[in-house]
Amino acid sequence: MLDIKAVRRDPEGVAAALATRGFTFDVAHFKALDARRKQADVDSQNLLAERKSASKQIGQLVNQGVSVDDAKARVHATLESIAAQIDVLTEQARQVQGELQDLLLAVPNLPAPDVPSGAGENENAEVLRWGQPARFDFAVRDHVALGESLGLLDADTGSKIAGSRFTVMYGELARLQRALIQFMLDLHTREHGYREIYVPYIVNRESLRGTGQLPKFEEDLFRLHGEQGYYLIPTAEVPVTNVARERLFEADELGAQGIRYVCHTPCFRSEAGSYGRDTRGMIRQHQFEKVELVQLVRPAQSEAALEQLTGHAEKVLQLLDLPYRKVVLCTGDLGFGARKTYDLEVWLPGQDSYREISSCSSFGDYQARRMQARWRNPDTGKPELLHTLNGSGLAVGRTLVAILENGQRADGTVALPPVLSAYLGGVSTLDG
RNA sequence: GGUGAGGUGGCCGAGUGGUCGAAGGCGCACGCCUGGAAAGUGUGUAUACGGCAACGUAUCGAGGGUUCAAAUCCCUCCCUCACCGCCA
Repeated sequence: MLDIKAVRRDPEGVAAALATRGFTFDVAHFKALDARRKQADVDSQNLLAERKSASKQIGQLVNQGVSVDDAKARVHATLESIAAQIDVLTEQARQVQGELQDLLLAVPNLPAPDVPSGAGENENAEVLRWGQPARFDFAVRDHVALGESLGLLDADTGSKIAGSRFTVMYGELARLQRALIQFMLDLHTREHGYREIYVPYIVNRESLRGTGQLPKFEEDLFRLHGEQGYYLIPTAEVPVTNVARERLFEADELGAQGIRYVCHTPCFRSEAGSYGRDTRGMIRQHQFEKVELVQLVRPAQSEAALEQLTGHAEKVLQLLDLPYRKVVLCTGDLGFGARKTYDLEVWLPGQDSYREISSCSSFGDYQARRMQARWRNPDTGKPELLHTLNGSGLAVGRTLVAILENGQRADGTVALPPVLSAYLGGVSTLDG
């Protein structure tokens, strides 16, 4: 959520910044609503103040021995006419406040100043390329062909059990997925200073509102039946970031570099609106595994933290020897709550292109304001909003795809990255 | 699922209808004391919104209700703890 004070101060500037990401902010509507809110506040508060002082006087009289009825009579008969008005006006004020709140909850974050402007993904800016895409002297196969011919991947059974966009994996491929998760968790906890955390895979509406999935993106989520308002998590970002919701951290709890959590979870996405996209294979599934990095930091640190966090995700690709490129998203391609985002795109020979495998974003205080995640700044002694960041480190399903396609050999077997050897009991090849 | 006890400020904890945003303590900040520290001691110390300010309003798990007036009484819900039942 944007800071309403900042919006008031410069609504036109906010609108201009939002326009760069393709969001239309109706300044006139905001101003009118805010003016109504203020008037409603003042009106209801005046009446409340009147009632309060009258009640106080009655209390004083009663304490002096005056009977309650006499005290009421003495203070004011008008109290009764006020009562009805108070109900009307406070309800009015509440309603306008709610409207303003709803408006603000639906406004995306402002892009960071250094984010390139652009309309969509075609205008994202490549920052770097790492590694050389291998040249194959045989007909390249995609991960589906490889996995199925090895008897390790089974889309038909997945769709029989659940439906389209579900997959079954067997044997060494299933094990490879487990190994990757283990490898990533170990790397981030041992080398990058993250604390492992285990969280619920089902969350409530408040958590989803905190990180920004609600109210706008309900259709992307799987909702559970029942009155609780439960949803399956679309990413570990939701439960892990919400650890900080409605919390006030002391400076020493944050440590020198803020709080860093690494978390493996399955992720569940409805993929509504992506009909026909990536229907083949494991690129776009309703259920996939991901290792997520989340940081809660002091505002002054968040810019550097995004660079570091992205580097932590890159390290995984480098150790797995997977060629990738790093892209900074332009204003038009930024996610709802993001202020700045790096996408890491891994080379997929089967698609002859780079495909997103990690998205690393900093949110500034946008999520923290929604969540009321704060820390006490020792310099001011006051609670201030934290900054939040997260990134995939990495999306495990897509890592599996990349390993299959980049490691393939002419005979249809797959060479596995040596760093995983210890996690695979010495297995270095997928051969079914 | 049943029964019982609870949910109050950064934390602990008083407060069962009136001048209570809330005693006291801890923590924290600034002073005094000290050669320096500890101990002791004094003062201050919630958040949000509105206002240049004085100040006003709201907030005692959430939502409704009673009342001139609710942290306090009533109803519903959520959560925590204890015991019982069931169970991976």
